[in-house]
Amino acid sequence: MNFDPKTIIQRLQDADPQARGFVTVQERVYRELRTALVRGQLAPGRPVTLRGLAEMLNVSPMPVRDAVRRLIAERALMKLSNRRVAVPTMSPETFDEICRARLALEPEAATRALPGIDDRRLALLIELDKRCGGAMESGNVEHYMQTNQEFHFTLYTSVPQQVYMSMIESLWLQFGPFMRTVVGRWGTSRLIDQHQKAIEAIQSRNRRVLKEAIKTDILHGMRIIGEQVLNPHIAPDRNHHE
Amino acid sequence: MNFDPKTIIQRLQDADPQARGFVTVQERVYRELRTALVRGQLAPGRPVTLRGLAEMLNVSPMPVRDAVRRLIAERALMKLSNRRVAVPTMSPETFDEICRARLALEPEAATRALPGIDDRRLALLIELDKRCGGAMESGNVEHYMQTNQEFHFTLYTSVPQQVYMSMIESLWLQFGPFMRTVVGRWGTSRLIDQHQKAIEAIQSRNRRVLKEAIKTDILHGMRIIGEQVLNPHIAPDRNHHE
DNA sequence: TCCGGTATAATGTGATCACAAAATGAACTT
DNA sequence: AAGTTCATTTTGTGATCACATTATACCGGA
Repeated sequence: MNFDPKTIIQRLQDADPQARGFVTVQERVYRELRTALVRGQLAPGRPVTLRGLAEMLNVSPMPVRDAVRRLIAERALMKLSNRRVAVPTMSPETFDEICRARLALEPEAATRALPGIDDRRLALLIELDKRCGGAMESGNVEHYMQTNQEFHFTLYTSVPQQVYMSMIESLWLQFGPFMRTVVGRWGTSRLIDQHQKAIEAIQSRNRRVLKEAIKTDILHGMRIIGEQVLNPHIAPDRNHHE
Repeated sequence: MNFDPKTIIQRLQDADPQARGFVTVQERVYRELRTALVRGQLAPGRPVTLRGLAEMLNVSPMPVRDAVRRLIAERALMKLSNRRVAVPTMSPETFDEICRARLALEPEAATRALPGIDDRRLALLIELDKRCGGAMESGNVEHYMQTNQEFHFTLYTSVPQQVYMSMIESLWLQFGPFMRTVVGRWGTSRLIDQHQKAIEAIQSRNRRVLKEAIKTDILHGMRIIGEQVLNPHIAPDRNHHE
């Protein structure tokens, strides 16, 4: 055992990676870009430059390069004709694909996670649903989107399933930039809280009902985004750089 | 102007992008690593170093770094505890996840592709099936695996669907390294050619039958790999580096 | 005013270097 | 002889530079 002061501190930091912030710079950059994308802070079609992002985030271009490449691999950013990188634009076909992929993966992921949901996790889900419902009532779209994501991801990760989660995260990243188009055109009245149904299914350990609840929840949520994204007279102007 | 011999060679290669086959070095490295992984030329658990790969492929560590990061994002390589990179090992849980994910995505991808299959594509599929059948009869596992992949990917890409394809490619990359464990323990007798059934379904434009054919084809194919991978007394020793 | 060509600037890619962390192996202690 | 400590080597990460390619701005001629 090494009792170097430095080593001890290192050990403490390793014990709680969150406390240190992030392990590497590129990881920090990756997460910052990621959240910026999900929150719609980067407009679709907008060109992205390594040096520009580096300056914006006060880091050297190198970690940005790594983070951007990773996001490209996850389809959260797209490479244009030659070399240039941009925030992806959405087409009706792609949106349809994402919806179908979510429907194919997430209900399955939910039922797979069912055995891993203990009382503590269930309480957390109920809490998140309550917050999500509050956001719906108050019409706070951004808050709704965030708590909705937390609800889904908390549910799916009740059991470790890395293969599913990496694909699902990629899908959420892909439609993330378009959630902000929903702001201001928000009909809460049409939204029926499917989370409640999901929670009841969890409590009664009913896989079939859980699957159905997640399925309809996805359909409802995506319809809100899809209506905005896919109507040409509403959608924001797309800068087709290719 | 730099007259390093290495730089000059690089310049000559850059002069004719077509001859080199790929636009960038990292793309070439990426594909080489990718095929090496799929063909099981890199043993699971084996540690992978940037400088080592760079020397092996006669390139600088830089493009290797990019390619490796991309493969990590696609779950074709894994990052160990601290920094180090390795070929992933397979656990029964992960294998189960991959199977289920394939079953969730690929039958759907097939039926989505159905309207895009014209006569030319159908002829190609029939040709690939014939080759695949030949490989089965002759017991050539590697050839079977390759033509089987070509058949599936040709089918799915009959219609452009990038979202699905990137996820499916990632899945194939993940179980690719374990296909070679099948060699030598190959019971062709149990394999019934589901491709034939799929082709008939395509000809009659029957989505339900096509879905079912792909589903059973996946189940059969994965069972062959799974039996080898998941039986501890048969599976190769795993170097759990973490 | 509009178009086409040229010069300038900006960008991604690849190479090389510096450095801290980790792995490896040798020497040493018990 | 087995475990521990220390020195050396190796590795990933980040920074900086060179360069070819692409984009942008400018300008002259119709």
